Amino acid sequence: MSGSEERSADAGSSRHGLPELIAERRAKALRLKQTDAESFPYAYAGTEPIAGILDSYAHLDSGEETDDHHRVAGRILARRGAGRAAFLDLVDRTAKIQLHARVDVLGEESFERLTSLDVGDLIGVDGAPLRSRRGEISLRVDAFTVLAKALRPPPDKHGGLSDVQTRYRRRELDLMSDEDARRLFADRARIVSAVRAYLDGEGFLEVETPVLQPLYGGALARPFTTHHNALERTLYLRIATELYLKRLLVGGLERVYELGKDFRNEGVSSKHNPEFTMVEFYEAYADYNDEAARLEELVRRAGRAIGYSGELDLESPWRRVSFVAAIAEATGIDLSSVREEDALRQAIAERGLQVPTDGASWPQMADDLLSKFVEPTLTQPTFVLDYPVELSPFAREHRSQPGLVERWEAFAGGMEIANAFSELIDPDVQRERFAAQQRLAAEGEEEAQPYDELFLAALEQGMPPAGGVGVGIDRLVMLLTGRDSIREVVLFPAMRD
RNA sequence: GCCCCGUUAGCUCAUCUGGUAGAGCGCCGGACUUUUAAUCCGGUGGGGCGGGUUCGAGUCCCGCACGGGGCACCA
Repeated sequence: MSGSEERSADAGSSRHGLPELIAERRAKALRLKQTDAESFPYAYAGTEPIAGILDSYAHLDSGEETDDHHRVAGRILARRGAGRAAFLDLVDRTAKIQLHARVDVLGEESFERLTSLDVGDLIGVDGAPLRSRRGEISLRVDAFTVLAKALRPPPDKHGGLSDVQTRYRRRELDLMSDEDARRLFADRARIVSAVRAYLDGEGFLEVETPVLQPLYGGALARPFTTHHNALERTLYLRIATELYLKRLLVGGLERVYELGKDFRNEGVSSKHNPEFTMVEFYEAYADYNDEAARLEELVRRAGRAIGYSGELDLESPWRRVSFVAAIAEATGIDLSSVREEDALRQAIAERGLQVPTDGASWPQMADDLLSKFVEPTLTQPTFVLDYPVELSPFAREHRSQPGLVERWEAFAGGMEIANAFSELIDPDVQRERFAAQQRLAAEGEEEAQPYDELFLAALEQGMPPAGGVGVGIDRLVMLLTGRDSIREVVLFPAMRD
């Protein structure tokens, strides 16, 4: 990217284009190095957050000054000259404060050095709090140190950046020019922290399992493939953590979770990034009903952590609807009485529903009906329960309804945010499910689940009955912060080169 | 992979039918000791890339790149 900028720089013959701006700023930096030995230090100790100063001096009356001493550091956002005095806005990670520079305080030389700084430069300031005649808490600059020079101009000081391409590719510019962007990623951190705090508090052990896996598994998705040179073997970036975490239950850890990146080699969209953050948690002696209660509590706490006040009702028990009933409601098709592939194909055709039926299997069509006609309508948090077995190779058969498994997916804001099972623990049934997946793979299904003998061996050691959940963190953040694109909540989303 | 839309100055945006491309902010110089989108005076900067049509292309046509939205795929 910088390459093309350099090229256009060479071609340009302008006197005040970007290359000239950079050259001017570079010359200023050089001048500072030569004339001010204190500039560009390796560290700058003793600073305090700007927000704290604003709070502490909120009581000052307009025009009231102090002789207190405070040290802050940050980036210059704006500069307003007034001859023998000047005002600068300084921003740190907590807040913005106005600096009041006066030649009678700083002396000619120092004042000149300060006012010749550029918007975007980083400085440290020793100053005395005051409230200006116009009523703004400010800092009288008694001394300052130039900490770093910005060679490139910052985004527009009022409008900021609105070009989404630049915002995603150069997130640092987005962050430095937009307080909301900074707040969003602080909120994301609080949500992740709340998730961990909840699980830690319930006795779950945070673990780390392999990202590079000899066999991928635990979800139906295409993997990224890579190669280990010394081992001379193919490895896959994980698509899920499920199988390793269940082996830990066999080992007796009983309650475990992992929060980290999964990778799926599939399309990019406003709800899909090729690498995304997932938390999976598993607990022995629990079923999918117990896990539904856990998810409700987890989301409730995440919402509280950022003071959520949107449209979603996070406090009451969420709505629960069965897979079959949800589809019947939305399409009028009762899957429990349309069990045959041809019959379902005909029912879809009769109602003129736009889902592909040519060569599609019963479970594929059923899944399509859910994602096309049900999922987009699920705005308030909702559990859809009890899926066809063919869609869920790791879920345990339903205790009372043949052909179904004990699985739910949680939806909110029209998208899936979590998926859970009463875990399949019977090694022989699991082996049959793998065999069924193998048959699908033989028919050309690219997302079929490969056999995992080590996982089967673990189940043969005896796995306790258990419930497990996977929650998409990025989507949870979208939901709680009201963003409609995953790229907004991922710092550096996947983009073309 | 397919369809639609977009790409003009460092940033945000204009530019009717093809006829020398404008503004605000920024930047450079000057004035100003309480400004806060500071103000005032002067100056400065540009058509994504590659072809084509035309006397003449930011504008019309073709291709490419990147982005946005939708579809397909997918959680």
